[in-house]
Amino acid sequence: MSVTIRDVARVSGFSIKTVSNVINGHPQLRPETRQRVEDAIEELGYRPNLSARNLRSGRSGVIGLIIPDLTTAYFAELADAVMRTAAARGLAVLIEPIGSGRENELAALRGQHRHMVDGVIYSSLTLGAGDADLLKSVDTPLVVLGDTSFDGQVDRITMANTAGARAATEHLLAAGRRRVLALAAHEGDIVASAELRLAGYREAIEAAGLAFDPQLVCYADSWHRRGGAASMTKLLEDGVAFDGVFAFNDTLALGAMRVLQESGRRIPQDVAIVGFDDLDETRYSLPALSTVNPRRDDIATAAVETLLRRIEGGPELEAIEIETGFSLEIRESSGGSDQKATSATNAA
Amino acid sequence: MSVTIRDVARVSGFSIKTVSNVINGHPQLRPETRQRVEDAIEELGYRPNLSARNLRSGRSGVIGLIIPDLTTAYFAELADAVMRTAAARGLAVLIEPIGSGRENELAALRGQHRHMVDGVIYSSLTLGAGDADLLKSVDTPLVVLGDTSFDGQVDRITMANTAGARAATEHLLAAGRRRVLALAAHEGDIVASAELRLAGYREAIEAAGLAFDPQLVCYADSWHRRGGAASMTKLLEDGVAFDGVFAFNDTLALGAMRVLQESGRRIPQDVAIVGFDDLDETRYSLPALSTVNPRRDDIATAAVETLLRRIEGGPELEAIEIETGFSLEIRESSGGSDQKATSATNAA
DNA sequence: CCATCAGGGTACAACGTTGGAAGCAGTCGG
DNA sequence: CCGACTGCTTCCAACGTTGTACCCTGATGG
Repeated sequence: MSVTIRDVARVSGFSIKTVSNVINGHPQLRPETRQRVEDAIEELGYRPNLSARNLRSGRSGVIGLIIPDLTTAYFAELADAVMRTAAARGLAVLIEPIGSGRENELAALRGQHRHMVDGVIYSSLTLGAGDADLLKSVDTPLVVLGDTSFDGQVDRITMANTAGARAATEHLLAAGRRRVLALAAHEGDIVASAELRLAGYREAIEAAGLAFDPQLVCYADSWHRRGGAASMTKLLEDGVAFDGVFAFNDTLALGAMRVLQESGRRIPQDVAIVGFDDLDETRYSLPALSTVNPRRDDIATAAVETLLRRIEGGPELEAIEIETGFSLEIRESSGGSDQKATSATNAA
Repeated sequence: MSVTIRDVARVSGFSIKTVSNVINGHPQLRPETRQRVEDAIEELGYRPNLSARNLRSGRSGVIGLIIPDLTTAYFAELADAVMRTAAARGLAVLIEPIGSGRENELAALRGQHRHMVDGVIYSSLTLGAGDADLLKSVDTPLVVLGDTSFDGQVDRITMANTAGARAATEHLLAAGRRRVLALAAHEGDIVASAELRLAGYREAIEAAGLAFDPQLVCYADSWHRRGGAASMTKLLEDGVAFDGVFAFNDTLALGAMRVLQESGRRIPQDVAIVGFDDLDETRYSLPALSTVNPRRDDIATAAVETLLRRIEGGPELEAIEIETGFSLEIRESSGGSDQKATSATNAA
């Protein structure tokens, strides 16, 4: 067996409780005592047994992160940010990739690892306002990352979808583009972020005194490279004229960019393009993709801190919603050399 | 507090231990008793407290996965595979991304979460044979994923680097290519997989009766898109003639492919290209990239099972090394429509 | 009719930790 | 010189689970 607090007590010559007090930073301890205990801990290489501590305290120091999957760049980068934030607070992260689809998302709420985490950060795509009661019925502290509101009944972190989309579109308009595509809404608008980003796009168009042209709004069934490529292929076939593209996420943008280049169009000379998400990859594409940086680190920080607040505060605490800021990363695909234009908002 | 085994005992009318026996599937129980206990469990929605179980049994049901980072597609997909395998065995996975560099890798071995996992799967890039003693000194059960041997002293899962590379190169040769690039070795060969894949490439070249031409072996400092692009740019500038490329991994291949296309070369007509890793992305690139599929699921399964074996068996158990099989995924970039050619090896 | 036995159940201790209550010096005020 | 107080330290119990040892009941055999 490994070294326990009992061994530390024996070696240091103090009682078990005194050692425990040292570990937990209790105030009333003679410095000398503290020092001798710490020496013994050091000497033995003692580390508290988390299971026992957890059993006693009801805490595990582990939080869960529920995401659709890890192989999508967006979620991998989100997970990375959450893990770094959590690690800074001494928390470990248990990732649960649940696959896509509403059924899987619901099943995850009853997941088998729920009882070994202090709380859960839940990145959902398909849950909507109607599921607020369901989420409230889960007795694990919960923070949702997502763009659908739950009537303020559930802690939620959301990103600046509309403002970010508007800034991206305005940037294209400011560069003289007049026919900017919105790529790509969802049929039926089941995904909230699509709706919000489309709204931001429209705001920018109308604020510039241009007419909102439904022909420039295209659709894709998946927000992946493939969807972006397919949409763009169809647009070119249809002969729609445009000189700018605001893609609702980076992979759509990359897929579209690829098709545009295959068709002989130059980026940004013929078509300027801006994405959304600031995936690592966008820095390495040719040309480097301009994009809205949703500040994943801020999202992760807000999520972890809100979760900790909920864990401390219990279910009675009033739910909060936080919208994080964004910045616009102007790269080659929209004509920038590589400056950064920043515009941030923060609202509770 | 949540529902405990005590509540189940009270409701079902049996003792705590009897309930425990039902949960743990002890044989000597009247079916009726079993049924009534299970009914009570169902009724109360009881779930065993893992911390208590773990404290009692010394097991946590959690394994650690130490990888450089999650944002690299290869590791994200590896993590995904490990998590799926582990989930099928009722294990949760605690991912610890440690950044790159030898120092970080060493630090991870003494990581803070080590005491809350039953064992660790460790994907290392920089550890070498000289570190065998170091690895053995870690008292947590450990399985290494990597291409460097530790003299058979540490459990290790490795992939078919040489055979896979040879198959990829042979495929290009069989399609009539005569000047096939090897992209890209590491300067100084610090990374074992580079060395092994280069050996496989060379085997194929020589087995075909061709001369191994050092001019066709190029170098890159990073196995990322950027490195592939930079290498290819330099090759084109240098005017090196070639009609095929075996890239040591997929991101190198994608970076190189991009530069080739920008230069006006057609893939696969002018240059056929094969990668290594079978990243999800390779299916969506244009053209779809042929690649060596290292069977990540097999690697993950072997890793988890070897780890479980080590956890059960203790440190005395003799270390094993497993080399998983591979298959060659022939896609558009090397002229295939989308067939799959398979060739697998398995050795202990 | 009692000893034996087996199936099926129960009581108790222990895993390592921490909070609460209490103990125990030494110091200070009356 | 006694009692209260202060500043540490110690003992005890408890978190929820499971293994060990034991007990009970009814059936069986001598």
